[in-house]
Amino acid sequence: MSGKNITAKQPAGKSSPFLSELTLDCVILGFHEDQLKVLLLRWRGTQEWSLPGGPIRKEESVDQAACRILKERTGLKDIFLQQFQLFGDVERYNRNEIKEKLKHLVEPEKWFERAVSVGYYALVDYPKVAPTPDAFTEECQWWGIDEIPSLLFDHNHLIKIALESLRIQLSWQPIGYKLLPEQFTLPELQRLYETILGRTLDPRNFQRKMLGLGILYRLETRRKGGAHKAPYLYRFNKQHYKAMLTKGSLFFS
Amino acid sequence: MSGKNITAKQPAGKSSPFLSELTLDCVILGFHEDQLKVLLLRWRGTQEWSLPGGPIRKEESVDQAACRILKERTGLKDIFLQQFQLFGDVERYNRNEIKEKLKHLVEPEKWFERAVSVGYYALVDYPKVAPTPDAFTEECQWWGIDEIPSLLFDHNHLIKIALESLRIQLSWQPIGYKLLPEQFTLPELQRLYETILGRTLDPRNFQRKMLGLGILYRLETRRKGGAHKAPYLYRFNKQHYKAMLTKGSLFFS
DNA sequence: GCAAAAGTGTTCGTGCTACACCCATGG
DNA sequence: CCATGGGTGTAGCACGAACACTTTTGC
Repeated sequence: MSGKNITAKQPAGKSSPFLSELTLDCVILGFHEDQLKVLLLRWRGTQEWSLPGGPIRKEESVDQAACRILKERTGLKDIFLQQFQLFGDVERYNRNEIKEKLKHLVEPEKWFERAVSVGYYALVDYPKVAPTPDAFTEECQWWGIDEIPSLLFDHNHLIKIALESLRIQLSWQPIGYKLLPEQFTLPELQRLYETILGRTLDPRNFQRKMLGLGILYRLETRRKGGAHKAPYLYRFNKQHYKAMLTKGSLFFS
Repeated sequence: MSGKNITAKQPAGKSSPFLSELTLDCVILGFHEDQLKVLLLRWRGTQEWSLPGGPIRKEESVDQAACRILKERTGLKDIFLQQFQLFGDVERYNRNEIKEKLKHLVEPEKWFERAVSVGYYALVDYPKVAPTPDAFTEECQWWGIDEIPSLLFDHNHLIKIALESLRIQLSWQPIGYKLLPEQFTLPELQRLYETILGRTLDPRNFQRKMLGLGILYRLETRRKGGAHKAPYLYRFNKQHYKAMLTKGSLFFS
C-alpha cells in the first residue's frame, strides 16, 4: 500500500528491512453471486478503505512480495497473480489529504513521501478466501465491483486499470483457472466471462468456442441440487490451459 | 541502467536527487534496411554494451524519466514510449561480474546494490536519431536485433521481453506511427510488420487489411527515384490511429 | 403443471487465406 | 529489354453471430 513502507513505530535512523521507494498494491478479484468482487481493507479508526498492499522486503523479489501479501490477506498461495503496471507519477494522490486522514496511525514525518507503486491483480476462488486485515487495518472485506466507495490513495484508478488489463488478457488468453472452483459448470464459466467483459454472450456460441479450445474436460457427474435441470460439471485440462496461456490464440491478421 | 542511480563521485551521506532503488531501462527500436535495430551504449574503457537507461529524479514521474532518457540518447521527444514490465528479482544478474567489469567507473561500495528496474520500449524513426552516449559510456550505436552481443546486467532478457510485448501489442493495436517517417509506402509498412512478427505476409492481404482499418491516407504523389515501379506514398490519419490505439480491434469471441 | 435454467444445430455473413499476372522503372 | 519490385482481384473456407425449442428439475 502506498506509503505503508515505514512501520508506525520504527525508530528514526535504523535501516528498514523494506524498500522505501517502491510499494505494491494488489487488486484481488473473486467471483460470487454473478458479480466480480474486490478485496478491500478498512483502516483503523476510520471509514476509509484501500486495496491490500504494502512494502517490499529488501531480500524478496517483487513477485514474491505480491505472493506474500496475497497469502497474508487471503490465506491462499499458488494463485494466478499478474503484474499489470507501475504507477510512477510524482503526485499520484493528494498527500496532504492522506496525511490528515491517517495521521493517528503513522508518524507524519516518515510517511507520505513519494512512493512509486507496482500493481498486481489476482484471481481467486471466492469461497476459499479468509479475508484478514493487516496491522494498519481492522476490517478486510469483499466489495462488489460496482459498489466500491471512494478509496484512499489512487486506488480507484488502480482498480480501473487492473480491470482494463484483465479484459485485454481475456481477449487472447483463457481465464477461469483458479478463479472458479476445480469443478464448475459451463454456465458458471460463461457468467464469469460476461461479468469481466460487461456484456452478455450467447450460450451456444460460448460453449462451442470454449469446448473447441480443448482446455476443458466434461465430467460424468452433473451438479445436483439446483432448482432446475442439472448442468454438467467441467474441469480444466491444466496442461492445455497452460499451453494456451503462453501461446495465446489471437494473432495479427 | 541498473545501478547507475548513484553517480560516480557522489560524496557519501549527501542525499541524491535520484531515487536509489528504482532505475529505468529503455529498449529503443528503430527500423532500417529491413531490420529492427536497438540502440546500445558501450561503457567507457570497456567492450561492454548495455541498454540506455538510468536513475529517476525524485521530482519527475517515471514516464517523464523515460522521455528524458530517450531525449538524451536520441535527441527525439514526443515519441511512442510504452512501459512494458517491472523487473523486480533480487538477483537480476550477477552483481560481482558487473562490479568487476565496471570497477574503474564507479565506487564499488555505492554501486550494485539491489535495484529494481522498469522497462520501456520506444519506437523511433531511425534516420532522425542522433545517438548520444551518457556520462558512463563512450559510444552509442544501433545494433541489428539479431546481432546483439552479450550485454551487461539482464539486458538481453529485457530486450527479449520487450519484443514479446511489442508483438502482443501489434496483435491488437496498430503500429508504425513514429516508427516510420511521416510519409511511407505500404511495402515499407509491410516490411516493418514482417520484421516484428518474424514472418512474411501476403502483400494483397496486407494492403486490404491495412486500408480497411481506415487509418491511412493515400497521397497523390508516389515515391520516385527507386529503381522500379514508383510506389504510392501514405500517411497515417492521426485521429483514427489514436482511436484505434485506445480501443484496439481484437476482442473476445 | 409451471417456472427457471440447461442443453443443443443451423444459417448467414464476414473476414482471412491462398494464389498469379501485369505494370512501371532504372540500368 | 530485362530484372526488380509494386500493384491488384477472386474464390474457398473457417469462424463468429444470430436465432428457438426441448429437456430437466424443484416447487
